[in-house]
Amino acid sequence: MKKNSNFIDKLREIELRPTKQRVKICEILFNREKTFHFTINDLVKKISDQMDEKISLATVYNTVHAFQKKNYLKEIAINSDKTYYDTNTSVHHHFYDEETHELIDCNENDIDSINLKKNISGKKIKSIEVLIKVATDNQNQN
Amino acid sequence: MKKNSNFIDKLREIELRPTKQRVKICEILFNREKTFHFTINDLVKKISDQMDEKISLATVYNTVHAFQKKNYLKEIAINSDKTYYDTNTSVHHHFYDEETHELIDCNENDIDSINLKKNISGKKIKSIEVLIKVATDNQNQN
DNA sequence: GTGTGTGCAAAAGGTTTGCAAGAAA
DNA sequence: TTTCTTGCAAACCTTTTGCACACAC
Repeated sequence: MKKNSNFIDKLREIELRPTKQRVKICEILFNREKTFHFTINDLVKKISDQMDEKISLATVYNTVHAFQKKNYLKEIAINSDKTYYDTNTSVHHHFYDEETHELIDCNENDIDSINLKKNISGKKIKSIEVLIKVATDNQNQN
Repeated sequence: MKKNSNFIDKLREIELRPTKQRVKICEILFNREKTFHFTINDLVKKISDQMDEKISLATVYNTVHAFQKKNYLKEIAINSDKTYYDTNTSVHHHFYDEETHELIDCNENDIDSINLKKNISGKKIKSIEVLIKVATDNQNQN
């Protein structure tokens, strides 16, 4: 469990002013054992659960985008109407439950590293993401 | 090059009434050599390029969703504000150019098959998708 | 004080919905 | 004639934007 002062230091480190709102959002995102997969809406709900005053929606978006730019959060590729973020910024892959819309980390030992033999000329690889969609065993695929 | 009558048959096969609009959309989507990666907006533009009368936006959405349900189109997982579709419904992977927002098929010989050692209990794997994000060689990653 | 960050409300952009009119079976 | 499909406009939802005020340094 990190203390708030750690988040203040961390925010200074990544050159973001440690405002009350940003520190609170850090607490919610990073004061946890497991990594956190979330949408903006999830985060807003957590904030209103844990806080008396609320944080403006625009500020939540601003903060998440700022954290993403500083590599403090990672956006995950899913075909969903909402954007999903992950507090784990390292290279790793995901299961996506199509029924519960839940994301689950794929243990790096459970998948062989992706071996790409040919790249597109003149382009540099920015990331390789694997998404494993799952659903209940006895369900039809659409 | 398929003829329209083929599309009429194909639509009947997948239990969709071969309406004028659906046949036209089939022509645009499937009368091509390479597979087609597109957003609804791309498709609407192609339609207005090739047609005098237009097809209502709601109908385009309806048709694309119907085709997707019948496994005649596939949705691709990307973190974009728009939904991307692919006329190639087989298992294959993609490059995504972050600058041009273009999708390119990854040749199946250019990537080793994904070997998943452990699945989530009680769940069935519906699909495994790999997305390789690329950008110009000398660009910063954000 | 200067430059950043926040909050609000409005707007934007993609997608969905309800319903009446039209076409296919 | 019954059922499915289309088209339109309104609604919806997520995300972005502009601007005044407040806060961090």
